[in-house]
Amino acid sequence: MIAAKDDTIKEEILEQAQKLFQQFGVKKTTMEDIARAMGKGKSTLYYYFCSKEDIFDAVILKEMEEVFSSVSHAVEKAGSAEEKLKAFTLTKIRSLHRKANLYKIVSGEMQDNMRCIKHLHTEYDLRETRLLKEILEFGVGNGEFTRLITKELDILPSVIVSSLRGLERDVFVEGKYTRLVTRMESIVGILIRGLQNTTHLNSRSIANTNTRKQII
Amino acid sequence: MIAAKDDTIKEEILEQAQKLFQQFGVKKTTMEDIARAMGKGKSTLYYYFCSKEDIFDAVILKEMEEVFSSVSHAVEKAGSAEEKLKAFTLTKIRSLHRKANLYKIVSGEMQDNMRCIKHLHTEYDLRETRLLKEILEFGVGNGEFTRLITKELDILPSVIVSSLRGLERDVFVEGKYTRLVTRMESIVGILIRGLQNTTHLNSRSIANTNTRKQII
DNA sequence: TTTGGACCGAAAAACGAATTTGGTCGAAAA
DNA sequence: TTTTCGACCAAATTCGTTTTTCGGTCCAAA
Repeated sequence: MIAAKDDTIKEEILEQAQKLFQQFGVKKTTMEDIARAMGKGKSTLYYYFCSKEDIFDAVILKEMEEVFSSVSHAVEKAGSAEEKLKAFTLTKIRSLHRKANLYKIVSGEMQDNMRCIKHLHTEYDLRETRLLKEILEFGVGNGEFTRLITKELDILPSVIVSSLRGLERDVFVEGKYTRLVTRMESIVGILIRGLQNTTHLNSRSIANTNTRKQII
Repeated sequence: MIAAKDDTIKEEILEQAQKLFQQFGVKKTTMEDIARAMGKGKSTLYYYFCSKEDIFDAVILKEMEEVFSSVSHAVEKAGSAEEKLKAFTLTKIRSLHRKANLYKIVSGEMQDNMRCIKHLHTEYDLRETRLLKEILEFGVGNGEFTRLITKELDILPSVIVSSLRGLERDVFVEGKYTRLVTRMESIVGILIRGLQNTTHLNSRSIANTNTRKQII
């Protein structure tokens, strides 16, 4: 019960801090701003949190919690694994997009840092996308890949490029390069299975497994 | 012939600039540094390039060219579309990794910017990875997804999370949120096809297409 | 056609003073 | 005991000013 009241005030603090962070950015909001926003003294904040970074972390954690719980909820609601997977990705994107709108000052500052190489980056992405498209076209013409992707051939290459960039990021922010090769092989394996021509796939997989009776 | 000599010197300039950028970072290397490095006067640089940003762009472009050409070369050498796709991803990762080592001062500075939320980020990734693993396990137990991924169930979820982050990034750096939903659906569609239980897949795809004769 | 030295203006570094801000402490209020 | 607050401190930040640096230009010389 005692802890309950504590938590109420803690949440109040986080709420106010969140609002201020969104409005003015993290750096520009002072502890006094937060304290003033809830009509309390500054040092009161330190009764509930031990540092500003603590508050910041808690706010971010709360935001993440909201994203995750909405994703989690959407996944639970979905019936099939396929729908779960779709729910997972789409819900997260939507949720993130909403957050990005709230923190548009912050995301604006983030863009400023990247601005210098953006034009080169997008140009490179274009080349890469073209190459990837050629590979996919080659695969389709080859009979290796399914013709089902033909209509997606304008969108799929750039999507794959974006996805791979997520993996490439791991090379830089973490030292997990050694694992990355196997990680890469793992996802590319699934990707290829997804692209493969079903008939082509079957002729192999039927030979390796005994599921023929289910097929016919 | 005249242009040839021009290009030689231009390349020499880029080479020296590249070295200095790697060693000291872009901001810390001055035009005089570059000029001194090749025993010429500063204004000579402006005979060949019209600004420092021009040189910077050219160096980056050169680096990208190296990455792309090695990727492109590896793709060409590969025979099948599958091998091409694998060559594409792995070669790029290796190439980027090498570059990251050269520019470790630069990549070090980049990490400093992200450091503040890294610990929260990795924690969130963990939760997301777990949820994704549950989905995959559900799909396997369900019969929706192939049992082939059972042994990759420790690595695949985190890989998918990393990949999706690449797509999420597009929400922030570019305004292409509206497209993103269809983009997302596109890649998830392929992914699901790749995960699907072949027998399950066949019973549907055979019904929709008339490729039965090829199967048998 | 190239190169280098002198030069310019804007941007950035240097720097010390003034102010702000994160954080602490003990007393007082509840 | 639990919670709040004002006073206080040290470190960081800001500010205003001066100085230096650096990107870029110009012109003469090679």
